[in-house]
Amino acid sequence: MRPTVHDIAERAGVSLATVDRVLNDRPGVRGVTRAKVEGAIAELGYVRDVAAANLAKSRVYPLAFILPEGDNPFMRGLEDEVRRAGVHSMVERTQLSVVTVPAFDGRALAREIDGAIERAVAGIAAVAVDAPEVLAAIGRAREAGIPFVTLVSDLANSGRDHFIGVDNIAAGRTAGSLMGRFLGERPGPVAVLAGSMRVRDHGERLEGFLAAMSAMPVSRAILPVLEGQDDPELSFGLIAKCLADVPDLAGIYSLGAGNRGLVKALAAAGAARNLCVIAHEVTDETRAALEGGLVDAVLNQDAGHEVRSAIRVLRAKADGLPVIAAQERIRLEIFIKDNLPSEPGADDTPGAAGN
Amino acid sequence: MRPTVHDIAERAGVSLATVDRVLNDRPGVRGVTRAKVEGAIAELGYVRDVAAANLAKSRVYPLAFILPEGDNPFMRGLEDEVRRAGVHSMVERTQLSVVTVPAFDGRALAREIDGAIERAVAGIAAVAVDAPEVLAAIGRAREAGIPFVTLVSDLANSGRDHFIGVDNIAAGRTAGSLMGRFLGERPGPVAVLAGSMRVRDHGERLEGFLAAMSAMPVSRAILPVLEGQDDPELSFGLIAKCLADVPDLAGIYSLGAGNRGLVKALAAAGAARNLCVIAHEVTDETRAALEGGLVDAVLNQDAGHEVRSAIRVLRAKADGLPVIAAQERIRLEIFIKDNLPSEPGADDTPGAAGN
DNA sequence: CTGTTAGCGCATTCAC
DNA sequence: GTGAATGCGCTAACAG
Repeated sequence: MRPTVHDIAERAGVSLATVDRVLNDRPGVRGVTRAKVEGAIAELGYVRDVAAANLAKSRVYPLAFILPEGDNPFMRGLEDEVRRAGVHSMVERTQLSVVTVPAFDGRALAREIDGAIERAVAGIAAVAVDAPEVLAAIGRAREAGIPFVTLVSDLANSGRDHFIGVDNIAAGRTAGSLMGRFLGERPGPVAVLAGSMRVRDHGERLEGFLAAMSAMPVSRAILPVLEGQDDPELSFGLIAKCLADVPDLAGIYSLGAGNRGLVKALAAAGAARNLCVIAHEVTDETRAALEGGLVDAVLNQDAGHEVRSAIRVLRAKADGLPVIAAQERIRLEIFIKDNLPSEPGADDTPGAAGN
Repeated sequence: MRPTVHDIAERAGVSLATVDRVLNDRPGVRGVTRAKVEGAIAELGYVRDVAAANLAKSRVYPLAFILPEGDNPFMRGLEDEVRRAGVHSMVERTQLSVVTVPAFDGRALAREIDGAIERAVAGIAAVAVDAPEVLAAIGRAREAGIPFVTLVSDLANSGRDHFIGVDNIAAGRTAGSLMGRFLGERPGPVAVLAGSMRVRDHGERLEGFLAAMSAMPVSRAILPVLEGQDDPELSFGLIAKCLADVPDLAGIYSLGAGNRGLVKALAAAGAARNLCVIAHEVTDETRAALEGGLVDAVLNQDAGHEVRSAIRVLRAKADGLPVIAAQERIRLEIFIKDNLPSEPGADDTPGAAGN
């Protein structure tokens, strides 16, 4: 049997309450007493039973997720994952709420952050927009002692506690590397479809992509970036025009969320245009395109992992516990037709302890 | 506040004990009473607090992991992950033990399985070897009511409760697909290095690989499979000879654990031989080879995920709970130089619930 | 068949 | 400063 607070109390010759004070380093313990208790803790190799502790606390942690609204499938997937996590969340004494705000709207995001602060949540996770209002709001959250994590798109200089998402520069490099290898000696320029260069993650992906492409043995022209605002119509138009204008186009890298328009344009062009296409995020559209051969590879960040990581990090911060960085790193997944997981399907489900 | 057993008891007009009996469907409850309780449970939308339940049970689950011994880096990594999980295991009231047996030795494995049965463990996870003794031993475990999962390599007809590992046919297909695309029009045959065709996973990978290669637009010769018994020396010799004998060799698929020998041979051959090389499992060697450009892609199954999944499944079976299949699916990861995670690094850490 | 009682390991009043 | 008592949500004897 592993040691409990009782064992410590006995061994140190004090009461439970005192042991508890030392464990949670609360005031009201003499130095000598504290030392005795700490000695006992060390000798017995005590580790707190988190489950029991939480049970006793019966504290509940309301966490707020703020996501961009609209039909961006990845974001909707993230939202689904939050709700899914919500089902199991009571087990972990967390209470998840999701609010959506207009995409790319710094002011709206800031407003929601303030709203969450108002509601005295125990933590906030948000997809950051690069705007001064957001920086200020995050600052207010921090002043209020509310842990804040950025999700998917970071805002490093905001003082957020943690960023949960992939290394987007590496993601771009990976895309460039795969594109280069898949194309081989085949000639022709490559097009890049982005949402908006005003979002960090898109900019970083582009940066990595360009670096990897230029490091390839075969040098290749990269056409000016097409900004589709992650809008299906707009993206469709841009890609369709590009396909028409550039007959020898060899490949397309879609680094944003404009995949519905992209796929539509590709389908319209037909199989005659044998392009190498790489996109981001596994969604219904990209999955179908991958299976249908319209897209060659999809880079993905697992929304489920991200949500659960956000919850863990937020709870850890709320409890003043350390975050195991290695454990919270979100991997960049590569999918091709052959390793695509069959269903939407969830993933690990640590709750208390974890996969 | 979410409903508790007390609420159910009150609502159904019965005592806690009766509620508990219904919840854990134990005998000794009249049909009518049971119905009343179940009604209350449904109306209240009750969900059991697993943490509290485990606390009350204070039952401990000794789980046995049986792994092949030797210097197979992947297996040693698996072992590390079990030990790592062991640290957090007390939290989950599981007690992990690892024993190693000679690789490919069915009799030894069977003996250890019997040993675990003897020790009355609550569950067994083992890397299956395809031998009649093993089948029989698994049968005895099942008769003893001990849950059994196969790890990494399956034995579907054994009656094991669950298989935890990747779809190896899909893995082979993925390798073939990548190999085909990376090589493009480039001529030359491809070699395959396996451990032994007597192991299921190796056989399945080969099958998938051949299928994918033959589906490629460019048809390409596949040399007879080299069986290196996952032994560094032997593998080195086979690959070195192959490199010498086949001057126009275009690629190598290493589907087993003979990567140390493979890499050594590749290094010896020098950069002059510009081959496309695809291997399995991220280990120190394959990681270095990937970074050094000797290997182009590495397919991986996350040992940490597998171990945690095994623990979850075994515990669920031990408690007679259902297993959420989708959640326990192990993904096949693709790594190239650009998306290789920086460090060994763990992963999710569900304990109770999950990443 | 059903109810009472006593913990599991910990946190938290409220006295001393 | 320190200790005793109570309860979190659930399970498990042991009585009826």
